[in-house]
Amino acid sequence: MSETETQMPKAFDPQAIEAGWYARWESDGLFRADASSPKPKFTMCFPPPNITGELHMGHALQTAIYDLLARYKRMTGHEVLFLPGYDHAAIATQNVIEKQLAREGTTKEELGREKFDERVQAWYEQVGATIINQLRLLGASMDWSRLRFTMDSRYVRSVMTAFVAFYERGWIYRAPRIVNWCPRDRSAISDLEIEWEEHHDTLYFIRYPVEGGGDLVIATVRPETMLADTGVAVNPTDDRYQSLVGKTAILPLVGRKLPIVADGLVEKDFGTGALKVTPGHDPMDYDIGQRHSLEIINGMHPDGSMNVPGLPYDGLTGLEARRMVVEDLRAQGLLIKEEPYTHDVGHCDRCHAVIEPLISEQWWLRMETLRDKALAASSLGQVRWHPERYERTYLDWLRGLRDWNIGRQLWLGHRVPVYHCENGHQLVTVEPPSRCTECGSTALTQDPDVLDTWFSSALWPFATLGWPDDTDDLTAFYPTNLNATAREIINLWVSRMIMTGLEFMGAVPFSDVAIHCQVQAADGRRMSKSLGTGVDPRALIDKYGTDALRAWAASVAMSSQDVRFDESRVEGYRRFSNKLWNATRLVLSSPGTPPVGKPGVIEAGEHLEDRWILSRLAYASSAVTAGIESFTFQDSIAAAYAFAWNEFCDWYLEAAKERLRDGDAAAQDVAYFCLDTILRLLHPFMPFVTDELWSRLPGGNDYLMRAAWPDGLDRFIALDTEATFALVIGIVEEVRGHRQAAGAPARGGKLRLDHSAGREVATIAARLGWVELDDELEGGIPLAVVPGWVSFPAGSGDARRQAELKRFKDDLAKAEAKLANSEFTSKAPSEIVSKLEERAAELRAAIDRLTPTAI
RNA sequence: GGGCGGCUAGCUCAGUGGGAGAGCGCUCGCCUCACACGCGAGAGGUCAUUGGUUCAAACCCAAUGCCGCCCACCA
Repeated sequence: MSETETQMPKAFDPQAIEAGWYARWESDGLFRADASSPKPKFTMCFPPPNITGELHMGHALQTAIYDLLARYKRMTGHEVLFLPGYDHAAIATQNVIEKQLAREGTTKEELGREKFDERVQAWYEQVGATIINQLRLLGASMDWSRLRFTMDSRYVRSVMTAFVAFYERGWIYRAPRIVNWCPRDRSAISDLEIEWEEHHDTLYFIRYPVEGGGDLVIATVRPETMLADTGVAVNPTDDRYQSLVGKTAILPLVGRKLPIVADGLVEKDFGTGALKVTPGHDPMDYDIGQRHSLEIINGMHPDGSMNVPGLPYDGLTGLEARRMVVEDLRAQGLLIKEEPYTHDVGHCDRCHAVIEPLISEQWWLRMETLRDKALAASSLGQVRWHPERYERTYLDWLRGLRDWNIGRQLWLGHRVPVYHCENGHQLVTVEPPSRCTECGSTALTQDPDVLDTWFSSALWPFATLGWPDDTDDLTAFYPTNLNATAREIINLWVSRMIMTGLEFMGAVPFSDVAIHCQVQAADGRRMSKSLGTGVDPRALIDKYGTDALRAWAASVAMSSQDVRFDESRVEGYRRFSNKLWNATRLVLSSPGTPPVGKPGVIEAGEHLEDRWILSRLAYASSAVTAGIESFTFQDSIAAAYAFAWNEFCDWYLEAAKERLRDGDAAAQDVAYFCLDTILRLLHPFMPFVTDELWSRLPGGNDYLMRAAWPDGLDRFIALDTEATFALVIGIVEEVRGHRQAAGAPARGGKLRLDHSAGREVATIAARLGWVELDDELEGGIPLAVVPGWVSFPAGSGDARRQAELKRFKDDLAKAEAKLANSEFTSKAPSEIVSKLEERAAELRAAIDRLTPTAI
């Protein structure tokens, strides 16, 4: 036993090595990108994690994907920039702080703006540090010297520059429109920030009298909004109401006169076919109101309470007002009926309050040019999507794109760089102006609105590299190569980066978009903290190590379907780490001077198992590479795992064990070469254990991240050798099977093989099957794969042979039936037919060997 | 309402036209001097349903049924 091997504990302990490796990688500058490097560049700007401070499965998946590519690209000779950062996440952070304040029994208003800002700063510092530590824990090889935060002064300047640039193009304007209003945040939010939830409400049928006699009945789930009604609409083709169009209805409880108009948006089949029109509080009503010049009444305050001066409902909450309105209508006999009604209601995705559509003056960004450039880039194939089908999701959304409400009425975020002087002039500038350029006034006030967080996120791939300055980083690293993310933010984020990248940089921000799966809880529900279904990746890392978590993540991330979390699969990769560890121990225990790493000059040599494993290694290597290149990482993991465990450990090391024990140089060559190569292939997926083991191999190894990716192994491919070794496997498995079925002891017994099997096959098979070769053996249980017989000193029965025979006969019957079918033989490709013929012949031979008369 | 994805072994998932796979779990035998986080041998599946295309279908087409997601201004 060599010294090196005795230094290695029997079991692998991830905790013992991971932190040390990360610190070494970082302090030796392995993550640092050099903008002046002559190597081809590979750039990824990591999506700013949401600043809630909680690491979740999404981060683990995303980080695994990004980091495996970073490491792979370094190994294939690229200068890699993997840029980290985090995001101010205005509305989310404001909500977190407000909740903290609520727990302390206070509010941001009581605290005041300045103190609130201090709280926010403290939060950012604390959470920013947490996020960074978590990314380190995951082994992310990020260039920390380039860490970016969306509230850094440089980044803020990028945001302001973009705003001004859009403004100068004439694309930013301010206008009143109907928006999604969150009454709790007291801010507008975008369509994409709404979560729809099913509500069980009541549909109320209300009679509206018509001037000059008669009436009509409308149906609504929100009777309180009738207080702001300014019209009634029916479908122009609805015979029931033809005579009423042009007349005037009288709004109950209020007495307002409501023009009755005809509009195609009204569904004849819904309710009564008559629609109360509330242009101030419903997007569809707003459209109808615009077409028919109906008055717009804002019936709600920013906190969602009723704004109906002079009416008894003024100041009530929406629900209170609804109850009272319904009571009053009932008292007046105007409530015709009530029906249970199920529909979807929008909630704020951050604070969960029910969204109120209302009219509000907001900042808007025109999207036409941005959208058209993105569509053009797409038709030129400048962005590749993985899986491809998500490109359609993106294009469908783009085509239906409307102007973007970029303003938010929050305390937190990038302030809109619009300033007004006391004389009413408006200035839009990147740097805050000291005086009005029109009149020289120094009495300037800044617009109170902040920007949608996604406005700044949209600039991420170039703002992080220094834009608008013409920096070395921007020149060297833009456009970047990848964005990997969850599909829920394709429209919120990915699409907007593509649009701004094309507009400001003239090129798409990344060449590839990878959409990874969502990890569900084991029972299929969403993983969520509030449901208690979340799984903390840190707990998994504690139990199984980062490598296991990452390997699992890579194995599921790009599978087409969302995946239910299955802890046993993570555990499986920890066992795999342990297997690699022990395989290394075995190889290192081989005595003598081991060959100093000389990948590329190794030769296959005379031994069957050596030639076989090198051929399999060549296959595994190309499979791993192909999986990474095609964003099907699950294929890479599967190929590496199967090779390392089921071929290298289970067969090669078992076959070559004695030679290794004897210090056989050829066996050492091959074993070290395979080990070296598989550690390289696995490094992107399992960086810690691979570097740990690789560093223990002879040859004064540096770091795997700086080692070359395996290539040029095709010369080892030897299909005839693989076929021969398949005989070894077949014989050994039959011997073991018979031993077990006969209840024979674990070792011992005799094996006679026909000379056609070959001496080397016989020797290896006998050793692995724990039997002795005996050319004189008489009788015994016949083998199927080759002419041969095995017998054991104790135990009896040939149940396995019987079962095998039956299986072969069934298979042969099927094959013969097929071959007897002239449709098949005439129409199927000839190679299929001859393959089946060969198989039938093999089955016949095997059946012959197993049949008693042949013994 | 529109679109997308899924339905394969007890569980979680691979498998895109010619002999049904993996991991975990289960049964049985093994502490064989790398590994019990292990080794070996097994059991277990009318590949959701129905119809179609084809010499041949888990795989292609159509419909249906569940499950999930995205998009959408029917109150």
